[in-house]
Amino acid sequence: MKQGLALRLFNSLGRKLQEFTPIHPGKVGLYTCGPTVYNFAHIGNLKTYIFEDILRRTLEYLKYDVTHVMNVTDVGHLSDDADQGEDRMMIGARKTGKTVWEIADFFTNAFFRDLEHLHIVKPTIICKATEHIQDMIDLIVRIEKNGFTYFKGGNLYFDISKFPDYGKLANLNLADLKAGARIEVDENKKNPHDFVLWFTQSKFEHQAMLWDSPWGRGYPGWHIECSAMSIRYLGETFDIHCGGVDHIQVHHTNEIAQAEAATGKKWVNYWLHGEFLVTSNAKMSKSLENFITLNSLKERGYDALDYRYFCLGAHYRKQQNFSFEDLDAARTARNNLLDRVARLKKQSDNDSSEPIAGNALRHLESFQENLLNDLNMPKCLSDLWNLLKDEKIEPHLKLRVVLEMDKVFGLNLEAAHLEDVVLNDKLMRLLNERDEARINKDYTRADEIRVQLEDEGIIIEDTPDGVRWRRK
RNA sequence: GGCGCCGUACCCAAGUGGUAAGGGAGAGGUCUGCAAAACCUUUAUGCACCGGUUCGAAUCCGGUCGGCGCCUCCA
Repeated sequence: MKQGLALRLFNSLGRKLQEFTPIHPGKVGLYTCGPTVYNFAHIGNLKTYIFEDILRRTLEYLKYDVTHVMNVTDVGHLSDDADQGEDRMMIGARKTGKTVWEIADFFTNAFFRDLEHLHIVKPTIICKATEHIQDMIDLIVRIEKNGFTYFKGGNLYFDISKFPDYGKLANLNLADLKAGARIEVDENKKNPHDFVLWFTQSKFEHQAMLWDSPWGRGYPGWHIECSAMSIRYLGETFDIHCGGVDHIQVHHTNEIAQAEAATGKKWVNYWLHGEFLVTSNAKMSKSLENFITLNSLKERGYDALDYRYFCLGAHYRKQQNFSFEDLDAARTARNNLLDRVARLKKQSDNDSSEPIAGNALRHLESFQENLLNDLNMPKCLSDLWNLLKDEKIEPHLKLRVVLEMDKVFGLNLEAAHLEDVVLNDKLMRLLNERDEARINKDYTRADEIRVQLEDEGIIIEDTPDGVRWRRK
């Protein structure tokens, strides 16, 4: 790593680029909001996990020992404002005839399969909300003891008027909040932005998940799980918390209020938020049902990593437009990339341990600079391409730098290789026949065979070193 | 109403004061029997529009127009 480079990240708390300094030298506590498992993740959701993976890989590239915690929200949540609507898990269960637990399990598995296909490094700790109810209750007790709650209509509420810093992440102020509230207000709330810590009064029938608590049998409010589990695994103050931009105003704002009301300490130092994927100028969302899953991309013939490459093409803090045309461009680019790397492999003798210097070093350092500048992946990709196209660099050296960069890209370039397609006897005979035809200058016959082979999925290329073939 | 994001070539997309990265697509070329692949060259005197600041602005300030998100479960 180039001397004097420091990682700079855009902190949503304060809205500016800041140099990253961990609480404990050499170690990072990272919490990333995970999925609510009542449906498949869509590629918009996955964009955020890809961004977080780049962050995780970057931290590890910088030799930090990262403890990465991700929650799985397998408790049902309301589909609407506080006391209305239906539990999302219940809706899922009703549609499929499964229990809520089976639904949670099924979609949790599907989610982590997606992450695997996207080459997203698995979190150090994955924690399910339903397995941490006691942690949540304990935290709520502390919040209550510190005087931030009130109990009304069967539910325990967080009183935001008791927390002067409320809204600091989202640049909100309490006066505006009252004026701006347009949602039909829960009558029990003193302030429209108060939120429930623990429900005992639910208006759904057949609430499937219930636990005993000091406030009665019920279930936790949504926000409390992240506060409780992150504190459990990362301590009362930790380094980085990530999520999608949609979480800034409510979820993360409420998490901060709860956590800091309980501990009296600053909870998180750096907040990072990924912007949305949009399609023809509308966001992709589960409730709008305009969403595309990773599986459906595969059914259309794309590789999960095509989508990963696509996401790398835009900065994580900018909305990115999705279209199949652009995904095609990403796929072509990635295939070209794999091709180049595969050729490099063929050209390099793998015994090089000489130091990276000259142009190779220049490209690598540029990459590092762009990486540390708030994870500028588009620029990093540009460095990768400039490296690949630089003719002054020896193949083996080039390859080493490529693989070095790929520690962060996570495009699995290591696995790139020229495919050796073994032809069966019939095809081999055709190939030989074509060779003969060409020697005899019977090009009509030769071209005929080329078409024939293409129909079999084999592309023929005549090179100065003889004929070469590959799969279509 | 409040809080935010954005408008750069045919498409995607970097660039936050010093004269427009990269990818895809297109065009021309080298090579080839022809292709393919590869390689080379090429494609924005201009960054929504109008003012302003400055020696200098896509970049800063003000305004206009347009697109999007959050404020209700959501990445």
